[in-house]
Amino acid sequence: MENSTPTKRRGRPLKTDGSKFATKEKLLRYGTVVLTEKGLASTGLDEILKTVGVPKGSFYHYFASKDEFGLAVIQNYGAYFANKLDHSLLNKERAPLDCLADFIEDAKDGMAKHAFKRGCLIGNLGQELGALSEKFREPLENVFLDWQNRIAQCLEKAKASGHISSQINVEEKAAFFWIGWEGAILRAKLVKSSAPLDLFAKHFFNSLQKQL
Amino acid sequence: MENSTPTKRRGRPLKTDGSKFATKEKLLRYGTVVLTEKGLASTGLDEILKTVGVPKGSFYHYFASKDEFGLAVIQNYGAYFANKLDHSLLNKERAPLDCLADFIEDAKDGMAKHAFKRGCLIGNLGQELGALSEKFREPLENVFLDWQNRIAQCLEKAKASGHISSQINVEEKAAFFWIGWEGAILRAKLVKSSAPLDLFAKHFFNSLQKQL
DNA sequence: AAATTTACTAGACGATCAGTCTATAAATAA
DNA sequence: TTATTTATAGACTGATCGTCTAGTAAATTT
Repeated sequence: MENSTPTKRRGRPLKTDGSKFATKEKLLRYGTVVLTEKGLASTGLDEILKTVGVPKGSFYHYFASKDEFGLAVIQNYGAYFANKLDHSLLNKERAPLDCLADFIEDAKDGMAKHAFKRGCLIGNLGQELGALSEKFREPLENVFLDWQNRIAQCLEKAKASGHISSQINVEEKAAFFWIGWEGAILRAKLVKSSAPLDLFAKHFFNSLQKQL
Repeated sequence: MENSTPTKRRGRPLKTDGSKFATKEKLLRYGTVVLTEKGLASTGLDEILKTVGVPKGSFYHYFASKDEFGLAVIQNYGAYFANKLDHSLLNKERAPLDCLADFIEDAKDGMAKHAFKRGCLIGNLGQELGALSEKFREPLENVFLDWQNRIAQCLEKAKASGHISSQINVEEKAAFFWIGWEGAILRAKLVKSSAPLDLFAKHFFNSLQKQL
């Protein structure tokens, strides 16, 4: 029994290794989950590696450091979420404000599905800034600005179609939306309920109402 | 040279040791600072101990664990902040809504003074929940509910004095305030500016406006 | 088919983590 | 005076942290 527990094969994998996703993708994928739940600083590399079944050596082959990994996950999540936003917001069969309501419902369902343990990755890392490298600030804010633009465009359409007052500054309202929405997510995690999300949404829509 | 660097005295300190604050108080004090900046999970005990100049033995004499320390800091901060809230909110020389505006100015100044590196301890730990023990959930939410009540009482006075519409549900508005305010703090840390705080405050006050 | 490059892996490394333990000594109670 | 309590000092433990080095082997180039 010179080889009772054979160690894994070393070296470059075969071209036809059957694994559906590449190692890097798997890392990014689970990285998104764990950063959405726990953030970066308090998540150990070993945990990620063990879960995904990737050795440390491979990790440092793909990413220069844990920070670089975090930055890559941010990019990845920012794009994924922008897509998700567009899916609701650019729906041509719905009125602009209904599109926004759809997104909110979607986000609520998502949080409920994960028992309110997962929040917003960008919000999480934003809160963590104090423990993180300064390198994170800009990418994080850029993601917010991108999302903000998408909401602003939705509101602009609502304005054009007369669903909201022409007086409304849509850029400002979009900024207000993300400020409050992130706060609502934080609180929803705390109370394990979508009530804070509903409450903020209600007040947000209210603030769009035409002033008589 | 049998004692080139004499180690510190052991044993219980003399009654007249001149130190202004007790060890436990010093730990709580700096704990508040560091948890407001970086959160609990990513702060090492050794860092706290070194900064405050307290040995491990003393720490574990006063606190059963790091978690218990965190819980104690929460209590401490919750009470300190409730006091700060009251200072603005219960000012009898100001109208209720002006009292709220005073608190907001106060909070803005506080964040600016610390270069937007310190946020809200309760919000920070709330965001960290995913990495923290379940024991933190209830105390954290209770602090929010306490603060919420104080805002609600302020709004109730504004209602009674006719500054805001009698239609307004003050409990709900108070909940809305803390949801959004915490989001604004998070964003203010990210952009190192009080703009998010101003923006939220503006929209909040707007939402209190009497509907014509 | 030999040499080189690319893709990847195993595990050692020192630092730091929360927490424990024994020793020490002042303050207080008996 | 003696016993007990309160508080401090810091070495130590075992686990876990992020990082790095040396190596293996398939793929590609020559």
